[in-house]
Amino acid sequence: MEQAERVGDLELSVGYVLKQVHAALRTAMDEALRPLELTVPQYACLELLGRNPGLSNSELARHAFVTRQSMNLVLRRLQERGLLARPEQAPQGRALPTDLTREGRAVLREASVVVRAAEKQLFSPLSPEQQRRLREDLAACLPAVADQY
Amino acid sequence: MEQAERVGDLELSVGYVLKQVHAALRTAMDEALRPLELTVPQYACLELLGRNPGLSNSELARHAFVTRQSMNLVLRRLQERGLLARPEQAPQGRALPTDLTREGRAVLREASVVVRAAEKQLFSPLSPEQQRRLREDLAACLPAVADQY
DNA sequence: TGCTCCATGTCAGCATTCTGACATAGACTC
DNA sequence: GAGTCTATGTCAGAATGCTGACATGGAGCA
Repeated sequence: MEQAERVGDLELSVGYVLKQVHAALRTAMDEALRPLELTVPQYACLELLGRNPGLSNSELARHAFVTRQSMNLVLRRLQERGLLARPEQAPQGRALPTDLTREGRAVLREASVVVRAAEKQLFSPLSPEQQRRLREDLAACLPAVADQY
Repeated sequence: MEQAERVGDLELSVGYVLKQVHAALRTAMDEALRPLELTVPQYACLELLGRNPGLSNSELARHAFVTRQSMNLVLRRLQERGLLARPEQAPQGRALPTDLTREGRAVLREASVVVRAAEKQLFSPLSPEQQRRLREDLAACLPAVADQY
């Protein structure tokens, strides 16, 4: 059984384990958000806007680690659902400042709760100190972010 | 600048940073594999088969952390490219044991080199000890895997 | 003023990913 | 033998992700 489920020494690779944990987190979030009919990318978008009203499509994409093309479609769907609003004309330049609607904020409140619970559970085997260290180690791999601390 | 690029206290969330590092790793792998006209999922598949010949579609999916439906399409594409082969009939039950072709093994050899380099670079800010610890902390969040160590 | 550059938004096409669904092989039980 | 259960492979549809491409606003420079 264990032999059949092992994939050689891949488990010794940080990248492989990272992918595995990420997939687990993603799955947990998917399941938590499903009752709200929200996908993870949609939730991420709402969360970012909840914290930073007025972000543009491109800014949202950068903070969600996807391309602006991908984010454009996510925004469109959310806008159709009335969870966020964008002006038809850019107030300056080309950027369209995006804001949550009242309904969007309400949905975000619920989503945040379940997502935090899912995240908390996934990392629960680690002590608060271990979690902090894990976060720091991960952040250290990101030069741009590391410079901000 | 720093203010405009911050997204509140999201950077304090392990989940957020995990997603960020994962995205960075994914991007680095994408770029490394592009000259070989391989996508990350395709590479993952080749790597798994290189280490464990004869895995079925479902087994590959499990080890790649995707659904068997997703893996089916990846396998189909790779098979069309002649990089792997599957019997038309299942020798027993329904599982189709999959194997790399000679060309598949050749492509995998090249791919492995560039992927390892990309991975090594991403985690290079961490010492070997830190990398080991990072891997262990991440693995600890996966109950099933943790039990195997 | 015209040109260049950068950033933005959007469209298009392909790959991947998921869920839902269906069919089938084989083991097990009555 | 029939029914149940589990695992497998595959199809279908929607969402997301990427790259490539195009159009546009605005800043900067000669």
